[in-house]
Amino acid sequence: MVVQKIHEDGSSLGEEHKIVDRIYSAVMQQTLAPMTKLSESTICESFGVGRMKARRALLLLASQGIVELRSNRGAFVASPNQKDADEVFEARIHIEPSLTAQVAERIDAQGLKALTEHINKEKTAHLAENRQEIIRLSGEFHVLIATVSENGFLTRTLRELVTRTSLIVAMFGSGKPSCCRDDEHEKILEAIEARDAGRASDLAKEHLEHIRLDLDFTKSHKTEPDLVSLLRAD
Amino acid sequence: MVVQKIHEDGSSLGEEHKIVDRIYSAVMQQTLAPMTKLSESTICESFGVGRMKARRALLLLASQGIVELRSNRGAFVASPNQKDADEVFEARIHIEPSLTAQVAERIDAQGLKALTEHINKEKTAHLAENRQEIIRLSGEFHVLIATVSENGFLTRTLRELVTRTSLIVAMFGSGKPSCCRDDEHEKILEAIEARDAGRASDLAKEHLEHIRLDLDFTKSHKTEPDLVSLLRAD
DNA sequence: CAGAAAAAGATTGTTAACAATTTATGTCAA
DNA sequence: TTGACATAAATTGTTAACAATCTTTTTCTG
Repeated sequence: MVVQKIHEDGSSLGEEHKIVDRIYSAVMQQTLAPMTKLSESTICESFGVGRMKARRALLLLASQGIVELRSNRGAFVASPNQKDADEVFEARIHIEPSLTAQVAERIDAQGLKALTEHINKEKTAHLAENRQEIIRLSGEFHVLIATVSENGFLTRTLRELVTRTSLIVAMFGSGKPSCCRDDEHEKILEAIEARDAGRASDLAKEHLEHIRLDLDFTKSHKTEPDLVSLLRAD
Repeated sequence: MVVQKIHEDGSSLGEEHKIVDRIYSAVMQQTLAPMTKLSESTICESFGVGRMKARRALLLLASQGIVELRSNRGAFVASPNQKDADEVFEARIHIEPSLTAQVAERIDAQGLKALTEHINKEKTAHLAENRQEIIRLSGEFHVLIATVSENGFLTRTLRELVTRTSLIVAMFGSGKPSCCRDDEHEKILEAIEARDAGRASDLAKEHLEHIRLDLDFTKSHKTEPDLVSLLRAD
């Protein structure tokens, strides 16, 4: 009897997406700093894949602005400048308040449960003072809003924006943990629970502006390239 | 004497982007229909590149939802379904009215000139009854709004949304040319010229809703659905 | 003739070797 | 010691060959 490997969906790109997601997560929880070099051999060894798949993963990451490819030099974690930061926050302020309002209007019990559980996780992480987890969950809250809206395109867009925001905070964050005040997330959830679209929208916008105000573009860039061993597969 | 090829910027991906842009344009002016197969050899011959670059271009197109990759079967121009269409229009209605309002507030003389010239091109194409040009320019107007806002991220996002919209219209368009009424574009431009952000936003939203209403999801897909491949057990 | 099975052909996926370029190392002179 | 220069090593870019899978054609059987 021959056991045949089945692709549940006809689409290719199985392992590449795992690599991309892993690097996404690492950037989101700031274990991968801007400008860190991601050599092909590193990816190959870390994930146990051939060079081809490593290159495809890096190309995908580059197409999403998470990684920068330089000719004959390799791939580096992106290091956004102030203009990049302005664009990202401008885009988020165009999208997220409106999206949050829509979620407040249309969310169902299942979506509310998902958001509530997420907020609880954030609280737990805060109590445990688990910084990486706090940062990761804080970003993922915004992606979860899009997920709950059941719009695949916006979910993907927001994942990209949030990841880039993580890089921006790594570059220009003022250090104060105020950017992670989860009570703002909680208040947004309360507005959604109350089906108050206007308030949810306003709170979302204010929240983004608070994050934006915590940035400091005056001082020179933080550049401390870290090791990539954290990426190593389970 | 040796002439050395210089890369003006350090980023790789020179020719791949040309291929991607060409296919983008072809989809936008509906020269490339949904479900059309894009074999590697076709790309190689059409653009005079090696298989590697063809594959990279197809991967980039797939990461943007313009092309669908199927394992061992190749790349096909995407064929959005109704859910995809809903997501795209939902996203556009979240983004474009807000973006158009911002443009109305902040546009400068140079931006106004660009928009005005574009509208003139649209009028010329209409008088010449050049259908492909009409369709292409009609879509590009929306991208131009983002370009004028000088937000690279949103420009890229809108280019993707507009291209997908073109595929959606190819699949579900009711055939009537009302979707191409450029007078709506002209009215949006007038609102922008008048610095009337509220009206510009409303007109942009109405315009998108008009396009949306011209779709007909009841009849079967225009492009003959390949039932054989749909029934194939995976 | 219809349908299924088998063979041939074409296309995609992967690997490995090679070429081109960059980066690191070593040598030598001032 | 420092700096320039040459060499060696390492990394990326490309090509070609091979393997695996799918598609088409042919052949065979009922």
